[in-house]
Amino acid sequence: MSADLRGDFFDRPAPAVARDLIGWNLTVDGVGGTIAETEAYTQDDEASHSFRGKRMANAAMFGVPAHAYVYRSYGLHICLNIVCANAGAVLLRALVPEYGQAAMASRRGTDDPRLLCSGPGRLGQALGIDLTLNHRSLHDPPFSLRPGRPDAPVLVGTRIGISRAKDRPWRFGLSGSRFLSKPFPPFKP
DNA sequence: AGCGAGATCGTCT
DNA sequence: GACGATCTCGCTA
Repeated sequence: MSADLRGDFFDRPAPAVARDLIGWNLTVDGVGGTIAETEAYTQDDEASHSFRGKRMANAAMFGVPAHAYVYRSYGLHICLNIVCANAGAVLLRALVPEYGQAAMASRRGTDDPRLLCSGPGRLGQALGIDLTLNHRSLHDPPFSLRPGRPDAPVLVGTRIGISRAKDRPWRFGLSGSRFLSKPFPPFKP
């Protein structure tokens, strides 16, 4: 895949990128695995950090697509996003732990594979994400981001842990994976 | 299994 | 002064 095609992939609305990112492979300094769960946030989205405009902490969301937006959640957890078009971003919520499991276990303080990087805060800790990675390109070290199977079956649901715009179906998951942060409820009519 | 509280801090009201 | 794109632990059942 050429460099300009990779750039175009992230220069699209966040929901489309979040959907297509399922099954891709992400590592930070060689630690990571297959992306199993994502959520999309857009600028005209009350739940998005970019909704109220550009601030010091969220400036990365208004920057270059395919770069990292890293923020501190609830004062203690570190969460990793990938910037998309129009001040949107994809929150990485869960990985299949495949590479550097010993490093993940050490950082997380547990050997249970389900507790290594299932959940945005756990993922950030397992991969050693910190605020110095904010604004860094996902195409450059320490990151490595590569496409996975294009036909990976994808679950769709509403986003988790937010109080506004709860109805938007912008949560995506790798179908059948046991590494989702929470199950995808069956669609209710 | 499910609920409730505490940790912890920058941003906003 | 309150509130999060969260996680963990302790309690109840």
